[in-house]
Amino acid sequence: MSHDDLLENLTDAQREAVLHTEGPLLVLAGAGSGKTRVITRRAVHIARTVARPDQVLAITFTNKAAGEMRERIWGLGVAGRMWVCTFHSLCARLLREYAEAAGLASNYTIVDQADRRQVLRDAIQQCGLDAMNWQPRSVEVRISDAKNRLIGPDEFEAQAFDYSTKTVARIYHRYQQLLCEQQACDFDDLLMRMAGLLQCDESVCRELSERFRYLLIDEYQDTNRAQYIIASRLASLHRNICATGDPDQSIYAWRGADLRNILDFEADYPEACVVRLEQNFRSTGAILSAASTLIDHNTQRKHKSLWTSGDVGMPVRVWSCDDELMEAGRIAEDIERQLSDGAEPGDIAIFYRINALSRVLEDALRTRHLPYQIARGIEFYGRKEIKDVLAYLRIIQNPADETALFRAMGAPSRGIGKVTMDRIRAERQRLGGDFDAALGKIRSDKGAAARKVGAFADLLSSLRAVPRRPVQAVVEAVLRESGLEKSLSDASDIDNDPLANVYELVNAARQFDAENPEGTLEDWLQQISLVSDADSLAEGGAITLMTLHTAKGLEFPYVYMVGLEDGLLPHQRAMQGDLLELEEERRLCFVGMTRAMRLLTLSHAKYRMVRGITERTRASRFLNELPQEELARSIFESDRDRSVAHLGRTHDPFRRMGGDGYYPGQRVRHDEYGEGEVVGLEPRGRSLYVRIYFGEYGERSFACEHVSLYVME
DNA sequence: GAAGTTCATTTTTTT
DNA sequence: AATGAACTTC
Repeated sequence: MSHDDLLENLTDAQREAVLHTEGPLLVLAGAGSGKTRVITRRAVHIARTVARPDQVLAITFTNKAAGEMRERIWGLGVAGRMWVCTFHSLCARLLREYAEAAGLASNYTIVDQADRRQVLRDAIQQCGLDAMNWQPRSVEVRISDAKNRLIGPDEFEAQAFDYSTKTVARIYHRYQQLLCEQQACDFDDLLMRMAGLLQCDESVCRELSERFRYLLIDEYQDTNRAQYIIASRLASLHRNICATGDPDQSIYAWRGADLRNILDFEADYPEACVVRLEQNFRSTGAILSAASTLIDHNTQRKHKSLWTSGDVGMPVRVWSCDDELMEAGRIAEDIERQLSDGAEPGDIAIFYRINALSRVLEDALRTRHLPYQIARGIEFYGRKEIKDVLAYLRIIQNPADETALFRAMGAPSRGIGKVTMDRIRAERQRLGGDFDAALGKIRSDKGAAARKVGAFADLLSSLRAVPRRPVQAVVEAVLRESGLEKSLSDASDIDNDPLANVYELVNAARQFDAENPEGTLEDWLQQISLVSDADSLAEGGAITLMTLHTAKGLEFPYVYMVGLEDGLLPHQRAMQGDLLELEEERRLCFVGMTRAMRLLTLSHAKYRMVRGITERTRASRFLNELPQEELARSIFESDRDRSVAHLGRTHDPFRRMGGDGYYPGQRVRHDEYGEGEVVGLEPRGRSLYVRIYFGEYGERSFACEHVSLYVME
């Protein structure tokens, strides 16, 4: 492609951004304004004219975005290797390279959310605190929050004045110590340690800011304090930093993103050039108008208008359904219609606020044999059998990884229990260092436990002897020699097939080997510990289901958004919070709407079952903030049969009694167990249960809120 | 030490 | 509704 071709089909503003090379640049890019095209071409332009590709660092929000950008750049003829990654993968990589300066072992483990929660539990317990009073979940948020603001345990403690904060400081200290002992970092540590390194180590900072002469950072409105420091330190020498983003699409304040980073860019870099992209090339006029009207309701906002020269197109549809089943059904039917009118499955997406809403939609699509994919890469790696295999790989790589060691020891179970594990832990504590010495010590004891530990230690050394690449061979060796493969094949049945999942992992390893001829086990483990939901999405071929957060940065001709109800979107939690939280929900809604190119459908249900309880809902306030006269509203009501069935399930006053409607001795009939007699009512957790004696089935209890019983005369 | 059972909780969004 | 943790029993 010639130089002129790089500038083809660009507006003046876009062209200005592409051609700007020296000095700071801020691109304020509205939704659908061709931002990706601009930053890709700009990167290529730089690589062609002023720098080697490996002197350019582009930071994207997800690995998938990074991969696509890398591909496009490559497609535009840049041969060398440009750095394209996420903040987390950049830090993970640099921390290995500069492990010593960062005070880490270069083979450190990255712990995922579940592991982190467990370590935190241990920390709370070791501080002599009760997990009931010190909920891991909330402590986790406070620690994470501190880390995002670059506040380490010491500083946190220094700033703690009330009892609660002081206690969290103790837990924070302990938690960091536990991570440190096993040479582990959580996600926040990656950022915090890298930022700390760049701040405190002049020579590292100089070296890296020399290396990356040109810096591009996408989604700058969603950077937190740690990321901001990393970016500004890396840009400190050359000041060639290009930030792109859109304050209206800031949706990660809850994890520390600070809008000031983008709003103050011009103050940080007074010489900055600012380019505004406000022409939208993605959506129809109707979609754009609806989205703009909505976002105008945000008070904390610099006014900005998006415009399009395209057609008005079809009106935005707003659907009212009875319940979530009907909502899913209507959407599935409508999708069938669009498909028969020529749409491709890959053109269609369904968004929801919370993952829990996906199930009904999946069912509706599956029963109609419509191909769909769901953005949940994380879930795969969260499966027990997958985590078991990964535990072996982690302990091979990092002999200090306690979580991995004990997990691997117990899967498949080899008769090593809690007592022995406690002894191993104590022994390691006594000897210091990693677990190899501790295992060696225990195996020299007498008795069955020592023999089992010895066998496990032998297994470990045999696995460590396997070359670290190709990765596929390592995974296969683990499966074979650990006995996992055998135990899983025994455990597999019709609707749960862990072995198949494990083979899927082998497959992923093979793919990694093919794509990374030099890649080692360490590299692979790092890569998969940083996968995000969006990364698993394939291009085309299937209808795509995902959360609104995951949808950021994507576009689809047909978009359905479900659950536009107060409490869901805006989420309950945000409605209880301050105005800023509510406005973030509005931006989230805006982000979802602006993903749509041709046809946007928003729906809500009058009743919705969440966590086993059906509740009456209220349509989202955001629906009232749309330009009513431009919408196409439909109200779907069930036919008589459906209505009866529906009422029968939850709302018929004769069938759905409150807890006090049942009394001991009462005769009732249950759909599955037949006739029975109420034994009693009992509160359990937050709900009331009714216990019923069914004769041959014995006693059963059900949540009053959910069970449907016929009261006999 | 392991397997099965009961009980309790779920409070969003994600790297 | 569904999952995981604690408890009990073998």
